[in-house]
Amino acid sequence: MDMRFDLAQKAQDDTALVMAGAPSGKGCGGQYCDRCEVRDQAICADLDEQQRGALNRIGRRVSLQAGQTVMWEGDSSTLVANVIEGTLKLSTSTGDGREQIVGVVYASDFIGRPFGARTPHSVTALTDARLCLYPRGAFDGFAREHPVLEHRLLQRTLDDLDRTRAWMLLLGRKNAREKVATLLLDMHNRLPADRGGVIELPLSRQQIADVLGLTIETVSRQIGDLKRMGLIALAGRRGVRIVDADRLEAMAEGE
Amino acid sequence: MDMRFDLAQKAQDDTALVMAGAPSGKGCGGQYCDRCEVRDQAICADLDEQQRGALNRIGRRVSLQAGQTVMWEGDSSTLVANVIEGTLKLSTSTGDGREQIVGVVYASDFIGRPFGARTPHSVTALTDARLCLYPRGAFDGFAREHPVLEHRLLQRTLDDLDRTRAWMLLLGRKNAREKVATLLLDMHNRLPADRGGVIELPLSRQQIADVLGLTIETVSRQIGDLKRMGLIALAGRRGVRIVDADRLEAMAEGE
DNA sequence: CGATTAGTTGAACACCCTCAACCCAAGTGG
DNA sequence: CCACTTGGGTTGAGGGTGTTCAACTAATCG
Repeated sequence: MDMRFDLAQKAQDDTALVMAGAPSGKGCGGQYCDRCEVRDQAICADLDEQQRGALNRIGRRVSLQAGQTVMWEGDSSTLVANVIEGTLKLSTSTGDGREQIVGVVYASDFIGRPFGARTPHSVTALTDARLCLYPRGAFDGFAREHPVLEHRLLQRTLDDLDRTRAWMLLLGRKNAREKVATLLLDMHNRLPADRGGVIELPLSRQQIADVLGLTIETVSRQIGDLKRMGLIALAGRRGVRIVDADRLEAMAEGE
Repeated sequence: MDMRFDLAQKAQDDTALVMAGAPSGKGCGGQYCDRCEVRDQAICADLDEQQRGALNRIGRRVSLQAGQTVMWEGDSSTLVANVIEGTLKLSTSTGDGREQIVGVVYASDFIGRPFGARTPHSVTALTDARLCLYPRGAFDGFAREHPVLEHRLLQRTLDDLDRTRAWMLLLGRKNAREKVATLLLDMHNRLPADRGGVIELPLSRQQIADVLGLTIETVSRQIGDLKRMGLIALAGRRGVRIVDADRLEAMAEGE
């Protein structure tokens, strides 16, 4: 079997989403939100105490293991969620199995398709992750009653759209060298580095290829070239340190 | 000079946007909206009489000629608009002039970047067009005060995001044949056909190439092939008739 | 330690790009 | 009316970038 599909093993059923700690909701008045790591960045940030309690009551926390898929492309949209911790990919495929990763989401991002019938892409955990999960109907209702939440969601969606369109330029018009350089810089900006300046990529080589519209071999060669040119240094399979950011930026723009 | 840039001649200044008919706004209480062709599809559809009047007061109607650019990538975002009539392209470019069309908008679509500092892509009229134009500050304020409008805008933005992500699969993973077939089917679904079943493409060959991440020659060859295979028929430069939709669909999916 | 999975490297090929010539339709002006 | 131009589109030949297929190496894990 093609290893590309390994990460996409179908979760047996919904109960495979493990509850983290005690069940939330049920009159606990936002106790999870109070100590939530992302409450000031996520879409719930502008809610007041009471509203957050109400939202909390319709949601629940779940833990995901790396590789687990939360939503499937084309399925009816029944869930939405905030990402509390971890990194996930959004992906679509052609009928014959070619995959394209259409987004990578991090802590405090929002996933799922509110106000729509179908989930347009699959959502799969790249690392272990924790979500704050809401059933669609309840979330949609809550959102419609709370314009501050909808406004935040709108802002986030507009930002997503901008970023997605910028990525189209990469997919349509950049060559392999430029694509890889752009991705490394993008990850560098989004992920925390250790004190040595090394970032841990949340993506395998195959997944990098699926983000960039390339093959794994091309990605491997380009990364090797960048290393040989002294623009980056590698630390194990997933570790990367940007050595010469300026020259890497130049690569990314094709100069 | 490279002909690719012809369509992007910079409008001399803002006053180049010609007012259509008498000036709107100024206490006319939504008279333009009353006879607006897109009022039931655009984001203002759910506003009541009075709200529409208020919105009308902050906007104005402008006419565009094919080729005119309304907004420039990277400029500070000062305008948003509804498209009343016509087709426009959204595009970004690399530093060295490679262009990618990141969206094509039609009547009743919304353009511009509300709630954000910069316009992430240029907007250029492909055909003559009419817009209902709002200054950013006033529009943002109105939207925040009218959740029904924001909700419509959110729905539209979510749809745009879905469509954009679907296009990423095309850009990253489809070959030239599949790309061209997909575009023709997409246009077929979005544009009105005459009684002979012929649709008038709003895009030149170069623009098709810029949507698909190809070169003009490749587009021309692929269209020629599809014609020779009897899947489509051509009528002049811009006219296309889908002869065998099923086989074209199969082409589009790579079967 | 072998077994397994992820990543690298090489050689040959294919697809699409590049560059160039050419065609065609629609002006324009003598 | 015809020669000439101009812009968009087509066609051809050749080459390069990235893919494909295969073998190999490096990490990880029992």
